[in-house]
Amino acid sequence: MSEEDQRPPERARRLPRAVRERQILDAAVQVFSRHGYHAASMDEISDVAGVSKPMIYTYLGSKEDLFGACIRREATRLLEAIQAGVQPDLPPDMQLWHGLRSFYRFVAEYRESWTVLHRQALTVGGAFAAEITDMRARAIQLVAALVVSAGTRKGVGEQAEFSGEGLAASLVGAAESLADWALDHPDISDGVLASWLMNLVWLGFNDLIEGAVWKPSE
Amino acid sequence: MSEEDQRPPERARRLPRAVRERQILDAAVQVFSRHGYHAASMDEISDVAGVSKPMIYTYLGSKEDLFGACIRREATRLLEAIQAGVQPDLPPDMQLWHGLRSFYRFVAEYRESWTVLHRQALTVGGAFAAEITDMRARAIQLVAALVVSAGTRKGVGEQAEFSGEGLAASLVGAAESLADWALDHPDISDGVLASWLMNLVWLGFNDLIEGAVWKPSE
Amino acid sequence: MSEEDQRPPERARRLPRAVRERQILDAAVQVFSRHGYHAASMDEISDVAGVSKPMIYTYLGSKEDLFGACIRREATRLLEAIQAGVQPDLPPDMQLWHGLRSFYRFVAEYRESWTVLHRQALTVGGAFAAEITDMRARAIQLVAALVVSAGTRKGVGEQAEFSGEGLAASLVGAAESLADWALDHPDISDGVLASWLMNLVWLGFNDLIEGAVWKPSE
Amino acid sequence: MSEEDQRPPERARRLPRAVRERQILDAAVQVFSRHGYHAASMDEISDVAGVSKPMIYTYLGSKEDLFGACIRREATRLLEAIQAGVQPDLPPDMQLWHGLRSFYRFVAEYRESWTVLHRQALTVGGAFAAEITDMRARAIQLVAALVVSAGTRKGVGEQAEFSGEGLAASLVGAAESLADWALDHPDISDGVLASWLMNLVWLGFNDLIEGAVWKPSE
DNA sequence: TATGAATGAGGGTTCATTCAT
DNA sequence: CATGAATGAACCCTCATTCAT
Repeated sequence: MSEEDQRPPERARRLPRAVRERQILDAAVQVFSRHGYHAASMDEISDVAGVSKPMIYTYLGSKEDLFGACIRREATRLLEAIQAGVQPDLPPDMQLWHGLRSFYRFVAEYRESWTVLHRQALTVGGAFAAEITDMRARAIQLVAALVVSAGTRKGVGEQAEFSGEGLAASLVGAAESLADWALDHPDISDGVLASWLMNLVWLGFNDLIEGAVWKPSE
Repeated sequence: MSEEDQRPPERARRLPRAVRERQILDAAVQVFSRHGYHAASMDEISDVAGVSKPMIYTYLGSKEDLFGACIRREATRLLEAIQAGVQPDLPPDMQLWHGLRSFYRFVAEYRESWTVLHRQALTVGGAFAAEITDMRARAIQLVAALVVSAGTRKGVGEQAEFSGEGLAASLVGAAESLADWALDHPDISDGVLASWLMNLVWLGFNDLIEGAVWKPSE
Repeated sequence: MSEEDQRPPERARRLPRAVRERQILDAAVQVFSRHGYHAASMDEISDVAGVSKPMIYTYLGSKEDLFGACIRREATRLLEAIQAGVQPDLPPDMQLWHGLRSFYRFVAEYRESWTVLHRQALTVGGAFAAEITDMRARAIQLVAALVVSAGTRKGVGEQAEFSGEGLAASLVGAAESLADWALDHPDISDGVLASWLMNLVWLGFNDLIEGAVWKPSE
Repeated sequence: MSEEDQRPPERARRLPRAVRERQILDAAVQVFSRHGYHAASMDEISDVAGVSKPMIYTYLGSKEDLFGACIRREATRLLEAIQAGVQPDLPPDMQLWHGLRSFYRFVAEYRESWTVLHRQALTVGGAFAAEITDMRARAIQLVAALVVSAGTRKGVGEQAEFSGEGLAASLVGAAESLADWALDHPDISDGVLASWLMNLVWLGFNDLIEGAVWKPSE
């Protein structure tokens, strides 16, 4: 309103396209994570982004396109965050632990990204579910390949007592579920969360009952 | 559908309220599981139920009420199915295994119930998420109380390396994730699924790598 | 507004479907004829029909469907009106004259029907243009088949100086164009309009210049 | 496009205003003829013209202004083309025939011009319809004045059997309709088309049935 | 001069919900 | 009891038009 604002912060005008796209994606992730795909409205996204609706359509396409762009950006961020935390020259358990720490750090820092990816992406159906499933598969392979491959030792392979694919799905589910739980307990650090999970999947209840405890070796 | 209809079943009239409600809930679960809460339409539900829309509103209330009724009925079914499978006089690992078997049997038999509970219930937000979370908590306590309590031995309690609540969340997540995976692999029996999960959470990767394998003892 | 209206005429409620469909089609023809397909809005149509928009979609489908229904209804009306006027046991020229009279009577009485059919139907493109073209073809065959077939006498067939199809297209165009002109001259009776056209297409300029004049022989 | 561009033709800059206006009008005629007034978008026009949208508004004004400019330019072209073909020192029928040939030659060569004028101009409503009607009137007077005036011989004037204005409207309609038909039959030459029409409007069905045929005398 | 960036306004369509019969 | 008929409200999307560079 006032004519003497040095820089009009109300709504910065005439920004380059890349900046606007980022603004829009940020807003979209926020709104999608709050309401889910169907309940989210383009109006709210445009409001949050500080941009008119036509800009969204011009830059990012339809609602579905926009959602896809969100999913892809956040998935890439997550994978990169995990990859950045893994150190290939450590023993398997420590690699797994570091990967998990990175994962929980990401979830804590980017709650909305995680919510969109984990909870909302599957509700759209069709192409997105497949995309997300793919990324889950890549995530598990990235983090747990070493463990699973170590587990399939000595020609045991797939059998009634053991299945790499099944264990992988279970491990990922456990990690995700703990991440959701951690969203309601922000005081638990990522290192502790990762340790808990290690005690479950590395030692197992049997060892825990016996009094054994897993700790990071370093 | 009923076995003794004498009169033309075009649209049975004057049915007792309880029967009508069951028809409607069955249809709602089916439709909600297919499309999710938001994408499901009351029109489709009334079509599938073979009942006019005003009846749904008269008997079950608003769309949200209807969804809540579905969730509660299916959750009760699930919990009862699991409870029916547990045998309290077995050792802890066998109790866990039997509980898991019951769970996977239920998921295989009532896919739609499981889908509604696991995937669709969380996308509505607000009251339902809490309700579902509650039921998850009760489920984990039901199945894993023995294990967790056994794990919290010797006054260790909650600490960095160990947390009953956190482990419980992880275990439930693992079981659920494997259930989802099993939906795409209907040839895997519930006993095998339960065994896989036992090998993960009872023995842990460390023992698996060492060559140990968990098997049902009975 | 007043509470004592014997019959509420503001918006009759709870009418049977067939009645509503007619109301809607009437309104749609009126609005489409005024603004054309693209400039017409479903809002205005629903206002004119005294019906909410969802009713239109429930009963007649999309805007394009609605337009199609208008076109088909009006075209049927027009064809029936013309057919009703033709008397097969008259000589060819009198048959043509009677058909033309019916045509001009219809156009005068149902201006909007004619406008929709003639001017607006071609602007939608695709399927409708073909449909309209078909109806034009049937109309010309209905009215002028006798004349054209009489014209293609003595094995002349299609050649440089003469073509049944081309003449038909020209005749229809002449009749249509005169109909448009007549819309702005409502004082000219259908009999006169038909006579003018007969003098053009039956006698031709050459005879007219020579002083010949065509008159209905009755 | 221009034959002597030295510099890269990506998007020629600093062109004189007249050239730009021609580019824009060419594009507009093309797009309007394809989609009609309402369905045509300024975006597509600017794309086809290779010019940014603000230029269009600067040079030609609003969409309606632009359409008006198209209509006027193309109508002028058409009238000039017909005028160029008429030779005032021939007998009336030959004058008419030559005028028609010019008309059909123009339609064949400038399909888009013809489409815009004939089909799309009337759908906008209001001022344009009047403008187009005016031009039609001038066209008919230009081509058929001789005939009509010859027809209104011997003080007969306007009467039930005969009307200069009505015949003119009919003749123009016949010529236009045949032009539309010819768009789908490009193998028919303009001379043949003109002859067909002459056989209809000069001789009439009566003479045709009698075996008479009109041929260009020259 | 020429344009990328930006939007107000409106259109088609659907859906949860409720009367009136 | 049971339902066909009806709608307010909202949502996704597009387009003519203009500003600021």
